[in-house]
Amino acid sequence: MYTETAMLGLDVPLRASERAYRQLRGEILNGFLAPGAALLEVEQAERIGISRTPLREAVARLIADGLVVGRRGRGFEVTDISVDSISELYELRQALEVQAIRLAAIRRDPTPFALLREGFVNAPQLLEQGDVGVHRYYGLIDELEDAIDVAVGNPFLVGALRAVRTHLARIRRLARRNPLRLHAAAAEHLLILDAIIAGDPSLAAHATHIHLHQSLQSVLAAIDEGSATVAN
Amino acid sequence: MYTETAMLGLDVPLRASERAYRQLRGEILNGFLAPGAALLEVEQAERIGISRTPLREAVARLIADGLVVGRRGRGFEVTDISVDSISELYELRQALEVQAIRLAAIRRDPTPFALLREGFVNAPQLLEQGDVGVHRYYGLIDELEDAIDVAVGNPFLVGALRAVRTHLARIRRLARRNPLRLHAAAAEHLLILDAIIAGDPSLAAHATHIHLHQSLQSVLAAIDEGSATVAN
DNA sequence: CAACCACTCTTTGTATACAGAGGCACTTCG
DNA sequence: CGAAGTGCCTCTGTATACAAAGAGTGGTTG
Repeated sequence: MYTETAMLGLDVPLRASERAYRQLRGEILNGFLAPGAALLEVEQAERIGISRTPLREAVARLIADGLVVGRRGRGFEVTDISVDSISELYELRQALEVQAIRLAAIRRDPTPFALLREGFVNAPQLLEQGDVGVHRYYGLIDELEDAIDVAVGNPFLVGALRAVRTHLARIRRLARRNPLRLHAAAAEHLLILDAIIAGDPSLAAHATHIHLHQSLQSVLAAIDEGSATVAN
Repeated sequence: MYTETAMLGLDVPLRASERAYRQLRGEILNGFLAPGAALLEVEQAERIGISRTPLREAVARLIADGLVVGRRGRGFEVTDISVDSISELYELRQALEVQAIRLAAIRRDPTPFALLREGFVNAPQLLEQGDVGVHRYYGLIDELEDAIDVAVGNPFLVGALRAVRTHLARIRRLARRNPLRLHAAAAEHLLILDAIIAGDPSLAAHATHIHLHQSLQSVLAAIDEGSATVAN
């Protein structure tokens, strides 16, 4: 019930291609490798400290993830994020999350969600505690997502959802959320949680629909007003 | 507006890894490589006539597609299809197609759909013409899917949809549809088409929901009754 | 002065050689 | 006779060497 050796501190027995994949993926997600950045094979292979063969395997996986695109003759580059692509991603996200939440509300074991509910009830206080509080709030969201994935129990659906979340992580970076939105989002999550616990798929689906609508509006607004700042 | 050299008869200037990917993918989809079949690198590389390096790249893509899984220490094997996984795939399919159809109904240029409608009106006669007719009917469905993809205009959503269709192709192989179902399906497609042309996203979504429900029931029934035959 | 052609350099695509890990069978001991 | 340990062998994982293709640049010619 554990993935690789993730539970332990052991990262030594990891394949080189796996290390390269995780490192590059992380660097793309946290913005170290910015959209449009060129990836030269030899350059990246030397930087990571491996040869070109496992690096190519890592890049191939990144292409499959949609984080990297191959340029015709001139290597690869990190995919960029347009405002259009954000709206498009949310169209996919909505379809997947509404379905996932609906199924979770039907199939869930209520216990983990009841536990999570406690956390979201206390979210407003958490969000008053500065960056650490916000960080712990995001931790709650991760737990909620994991609980939903377990409740859904559908590898295809969960896999598609994880792919969407990968892209969302990049978007969050360029749209710092404001405190008001975080409080509102916490309330929305609480409603979703209640619907899941109550076993009400219809309510859960509608609440998710609303939540994602608000989320997208917030992200687009944040990018719009901060575009000059983000442009750096 | 053409992909690679697909339009021409030229397959010479294709990369070895690309050739290997297409060949293996095709062989998995058409059943030549059955679920559970082991893929040995040297063996497959020799068979296709390339070295191990591009073959590994091809296998990596197949793993990303979910058509192949890596066994801990002993190579790779073709993923198998359980009845459970079919229902799970349909849960994902429903979420994606309902969303896609809804958006298509909103954004469509009516012209190509009106053209397709002619084809589906004549579908019943087509289905009386034996295998060639059935084959042409499937061609119509492909055209419909392409038209929807264009109308949706969302790379994320369309990409997810294409991934689902890949797995569906394998499922169709082990569930020969009966003529009655094909006639009913054609009628359902006609309703969806009318809703798209009318620009009625709600009707289109509901019609798609029903269509997929019936489709899944038909597939599960076909597998149930034919299990002894399929087992061969 | 501009346009076209050729050459070179960079970078990817492919093959092969080598090393390490895991499994299976055989043998040996209890 | 059964079980456990050891050794071999196969297969993957990685590195490196080589080939080919594309792009950019410079020169030459009209």
